[in-house]
Amino acid sequence: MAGSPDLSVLERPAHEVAPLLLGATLRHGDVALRLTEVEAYAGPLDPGSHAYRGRTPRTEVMFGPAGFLYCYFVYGMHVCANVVTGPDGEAGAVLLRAGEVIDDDAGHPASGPARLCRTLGITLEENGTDLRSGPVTLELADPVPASAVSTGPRVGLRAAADTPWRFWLTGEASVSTYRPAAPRRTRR
DNA sequence: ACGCTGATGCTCT
DNA sequence: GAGCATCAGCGTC
Repeated sequence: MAGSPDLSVLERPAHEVAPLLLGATLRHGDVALRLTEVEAYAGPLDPGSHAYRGRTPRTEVMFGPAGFLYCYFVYGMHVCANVVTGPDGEAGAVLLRAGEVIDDDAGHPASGPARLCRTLGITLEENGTDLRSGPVTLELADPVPASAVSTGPRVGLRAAADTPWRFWLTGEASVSTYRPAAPRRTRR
């Protein structure tokens, strides 16, 4: 039966896939969480995307087929994870920004993409792995009504700050408050 | 309550 | 060598 879940819906553009991931379940080992906040990143035409500068060793996974995990290192100490979207050969990904741990009485929040990865134990070793077979798996949920989804600009970008490709479940405690791009540290 | 800053290392130029 | 899809801690109001 559900040996290999159908993730073909991920083959659509990232900004269409993103809201469909809200409410989905992401598992790694014994930890599972329900996604509450995501952001869409497109290909070389999106100035906010890692793929903006074209295909590089790091972004290789983003250009591959949908349904794989794209992990990257940022700010020296953090890992963030994306779900690759779009057809093979076109870059696209949805950044997983926040979730709520399930099978946990406290409903422990995992707020922020780096904290989400730390909660699930996702590292660079999981980069490029298949979300159908694991070790990290994605189980889609029934689409949530559009009225339950809020949108806004993506967090922490210096470019394309006007593109409202951040999606979250309205009122979720695990969703972080919006933070514009960090002003570049004044050099001296 | 909110805003600014440093820490830390991988990635691309 | 510069920049970064971040976070936590400290300062100020």
